[in-house]
Amino acid sequence: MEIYNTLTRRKETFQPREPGKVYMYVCGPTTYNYIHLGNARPLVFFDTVRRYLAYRGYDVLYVQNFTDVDDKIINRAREEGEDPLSLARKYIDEYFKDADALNVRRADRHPRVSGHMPDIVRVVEELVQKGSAYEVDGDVYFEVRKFPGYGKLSGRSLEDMQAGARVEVDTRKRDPMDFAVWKAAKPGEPSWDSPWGPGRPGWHIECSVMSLKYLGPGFDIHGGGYDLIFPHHENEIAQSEAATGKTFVRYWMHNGFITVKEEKMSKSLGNFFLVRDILAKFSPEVVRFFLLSTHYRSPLDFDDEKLAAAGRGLERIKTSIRLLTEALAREEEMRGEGDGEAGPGPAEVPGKGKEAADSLKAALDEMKASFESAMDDDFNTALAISVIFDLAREVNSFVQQLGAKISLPEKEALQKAMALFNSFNEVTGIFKVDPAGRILLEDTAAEKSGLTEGLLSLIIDIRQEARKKKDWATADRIRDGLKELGIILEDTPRGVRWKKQG
RNA sequence: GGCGACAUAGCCAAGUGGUAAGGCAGAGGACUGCAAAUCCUCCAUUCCCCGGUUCAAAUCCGGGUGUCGCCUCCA
Repeated sequence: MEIYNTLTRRKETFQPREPGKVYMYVCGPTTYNYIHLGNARPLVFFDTVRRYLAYRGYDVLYVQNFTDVDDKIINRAREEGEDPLSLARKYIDEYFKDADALNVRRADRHPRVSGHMPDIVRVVEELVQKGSAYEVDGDVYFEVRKFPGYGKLSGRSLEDMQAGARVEVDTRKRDPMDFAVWKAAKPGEPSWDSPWGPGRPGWHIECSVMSLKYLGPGFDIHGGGYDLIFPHHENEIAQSEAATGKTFVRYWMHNGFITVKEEKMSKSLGNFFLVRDILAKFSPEVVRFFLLSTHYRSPLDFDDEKLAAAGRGLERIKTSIRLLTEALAREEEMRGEGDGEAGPGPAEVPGKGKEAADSLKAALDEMKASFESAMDDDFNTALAISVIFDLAREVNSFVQQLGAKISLPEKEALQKAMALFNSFNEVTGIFKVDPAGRILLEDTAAEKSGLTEGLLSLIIDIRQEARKKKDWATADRIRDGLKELGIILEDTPRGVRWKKQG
């Protein structure tokens, strides 16, 4: 398995610190607002990484933090006249609503800055003791000149950065690039006691402290968006390695941006779209599918039309799963009849369709291998998804040539195909699943029962009677009318199928 | 100014030396009362431009053009 490591700028063979185990940390949001699509990309992508590692048999310990103490939160809280910590807590709750909708599994741990003050103070003290950081008026700064490797992740030198620095220089700092690991509290700000007086952690230090605490030095994967490479992750490395004297992280992974009209989607540009607003227009499956349909390191341009096109593609996959489910259900029914009334069961026509079934099974094995090799190559989800389309085509073809009776080899092939859909889905997480890991399409569960189902089957019966009488006007009127209401009817040789529109 | 990424059909997008995956849209055919769904076929002699290396390049090298990003809070 190969992973592109930002630190070395090339793909490397993945070798975890401990055989069979993966320790990973992904930077979570600063919780002062609902998350936008740009936040959702790393969320969904790294969730997929984690799923794939688990699929590959690794025991994964996954940590994602919440930065709940921060300038932006304090400012926002001030604007709204609310307590900063309770504001942060509120957006953490909202975060989980969006993440759950996108089928993002909970991390093993979701540590918060506010719950780790003693740990943070301890590390800052250590940095000061070791001479890597110094105190000025209650602030503590990390001294970048003391860390020889500074700039190794982002590929820049201190000299380069100073040339173009457009930050106002704080003259109390020994070097303009020195950054705060602890900030003295200003009046009215939330603060915690420390040897340097009341204050709070600087940005960056929380991730070092919490990742080291739960994963230990030299953990395997640290992920986040490209814009975190500098300064956030660069500074994390400096602090962590200065404090521990050990390599901080083995593989650094960074996802590309979501853009809008080719421009980065960001809070400061104001061109962001909240996940919940998008979910009001598109299903979470489509959003997740869309996010995974481009390689994670490439930029991904967002607009409604592109999401809609992704939705049409996903519909193809859903149709295939429906066709498969139907065929399997038909076989089940048939078997029930066979047992009861000595009708022909599948076992009585064992040779039928064997050739097609065998060839499907062989194709399934190949597709499984292709899917895995795509994911092994730096998590190429775009390629992996193309394999899902191949699977859909093979399945559709096979289901279409099935006769009225389904033989044993055919049944096995169908089951094997369904198992493959399920296992691809276990990795991509596009569809929600039942406790047994089977894919749930929206219309296979709740929607197909109760009143709606009853009404529709009544209407469909009436339409079938009209069709029998060749009363096409009535039949078409019903079909067109239902379409207006978002219900699609499909007449098939084995009866009528309905589904909700896209 | 420094550093970096990207440029593949109408659109989205994979492919990093061996002769252009996949999806959306579109065209034709099969099936259908008509549709829908599905299947089959077609849809880039060519991968931003110009040079070079090579038996062979979308893929490597040099130059150019364009777009984007980081260097400041940001996923």
